[in-house]
Amino acid sequence: MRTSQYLLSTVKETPSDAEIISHKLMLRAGMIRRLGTGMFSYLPTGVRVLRKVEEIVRQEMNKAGAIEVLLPMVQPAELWQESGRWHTMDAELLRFKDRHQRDYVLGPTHEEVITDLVRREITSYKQLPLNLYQIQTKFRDERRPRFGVMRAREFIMKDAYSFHLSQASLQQTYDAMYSAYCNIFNRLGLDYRPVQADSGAIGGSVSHEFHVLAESGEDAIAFSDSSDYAANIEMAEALAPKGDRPAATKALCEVATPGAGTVNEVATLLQVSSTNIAKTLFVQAEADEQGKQQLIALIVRGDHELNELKAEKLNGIASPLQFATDEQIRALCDAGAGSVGPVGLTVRIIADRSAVHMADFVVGANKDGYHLTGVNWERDIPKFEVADIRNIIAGDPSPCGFGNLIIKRGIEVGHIFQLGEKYSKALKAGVLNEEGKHQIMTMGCYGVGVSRIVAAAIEQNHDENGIIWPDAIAPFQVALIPMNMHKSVRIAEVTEQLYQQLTAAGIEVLFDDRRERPGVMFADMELIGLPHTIVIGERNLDNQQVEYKNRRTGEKVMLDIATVVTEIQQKLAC
RNA sequence: CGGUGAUUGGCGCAGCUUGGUAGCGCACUUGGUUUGGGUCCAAGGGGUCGCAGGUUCAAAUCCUGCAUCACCGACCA
Repeated sequence: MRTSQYLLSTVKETPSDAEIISHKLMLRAGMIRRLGTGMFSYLPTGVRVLRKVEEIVRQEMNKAGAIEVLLPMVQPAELWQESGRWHTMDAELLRFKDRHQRDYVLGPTHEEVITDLVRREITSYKQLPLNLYQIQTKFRDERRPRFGVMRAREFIMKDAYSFHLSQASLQQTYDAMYSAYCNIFNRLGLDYRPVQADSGAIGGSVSHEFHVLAESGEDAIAFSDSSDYAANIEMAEALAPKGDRPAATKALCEVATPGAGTVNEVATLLQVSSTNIAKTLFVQAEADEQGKQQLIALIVRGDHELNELKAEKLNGIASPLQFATDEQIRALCDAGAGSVGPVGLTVRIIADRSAVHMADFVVGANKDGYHLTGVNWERDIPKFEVADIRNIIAGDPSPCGFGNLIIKRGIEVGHIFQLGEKYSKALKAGVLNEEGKHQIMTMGCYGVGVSRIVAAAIEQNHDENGIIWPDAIAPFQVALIPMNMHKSVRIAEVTEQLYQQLTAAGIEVLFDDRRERPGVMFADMELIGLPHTIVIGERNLDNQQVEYKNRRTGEKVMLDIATVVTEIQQKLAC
């Protein structure tokens, strides 16, 4: 490609609405332009990268035995009503009507459509297992789109769905997808980790996420410092502290704590550590037969945070988790949220494992402006349950039993689930088994955020001059930069000849044939991040040489013109 | 969804407080100059100041409403 015939679209100034580095660089490098909130047009350079990522994903999926299909993005409401998600997915689902006033959704994911397709096409166990995938645009009406294509409303995703007769067969495909994903992220040249995950709104049981490690990541991941344990913080179990709870030594005592509501304020005022204060949070219980909702008190240590996912999975707690309103809290405790505690409460109390290990601790007194000190379990709070309801913190012992946890940030670029029968049951997708009996299929699903990978790759590969693409996904592999081509016939001839030779060898070359000064060309090629640059200058031509420069290492070497093609081929191969 | 802020040539911004015929840098066009790291000079083109209404002799500027966009928040009592 010649720059004179290409749409380069680089800009010097960063548009003001970009927050993170990948968004800024994608705008500056002329990869994307914003159309509306969370919606982007891809310019030629952006498309080239996108297609490369897609192609790697496609190859690895095919290699793992998945088969490509293409499903509609616009989907009839009936399917979503059938699965139940017309109601449960709620705000993220973009709905609209056609000219006949029929309801439709813009596909945020395709479990419904694929299950519908498979229930019509597959009738016998002999056709299983089956793993179908597509690479396609999704639309999710995100609560808060941000970070450019990282969390866009419209985005490109590879989604695969597998169908099985047995758990063993599902596990086999799940394992195959797990290693296919590892292959994909290895080939992309990314620093990533598979981690245990919660299956969230999609449903199902076993699940792993694949995270690209980056400071700007929206997820926190817990790693063991001495094993390969890794889990999303949502998921990581907080173990009970070792040993017995210390004995009570102090009497219950009410103290005035005017103006102190938060844990930190109370800790400062009473000169105690936040680890010796218990926080009380109220959430809604599941409605009883009469449809009435009570509150449940959750107790965590002052320095810990409630883990909503863990809490909402407990029996009796409304899911999704809903916090009590200020009015409800006042009605129950006769105090504001900053002064509430478990002593004397009549509602169900669920305490975190670490919280029940405290003795002589501090809680709100259920009286505005007062706290209780010297509080002890059983003596002062006779009835309570124990559960793991907090987020782990750095330094906690690893649930695997080896070492302690460290926390890193990650960008979720892949997620695999064992769905079970959630969708196949709802849509009655079954086959005849070996005994000739109807049997519901069990399913897995496997997603890769294709457009998010592009942003994640930039987060991990850039410097002050711009993007540094891994070879596998660079929009072009080689930049050809001639010095004063428009003045020197010799330069023009050599560059033209190199361009022809490299292109003929199947190498993707961006030949900068603009009438620009060298600085402009260097800056543009570095900004868009081409991994290999060849500079053709008058002074080296006398020795039949050109200069090679590596974008990542900055390494510069002279190459004989005759060997340029083979040298570049060697660099691309390794 | 709640809070905060923004909206002025393609992009980044000033002008608004104190109303009086819209400006700067980048980009673009033309001519010249320069040519191994975003040259320099000159001359140009391009804006109903987000939309609608109001106040006024007069509105980018003041008032009201709406729209769009961004950031923060949506357990941490």
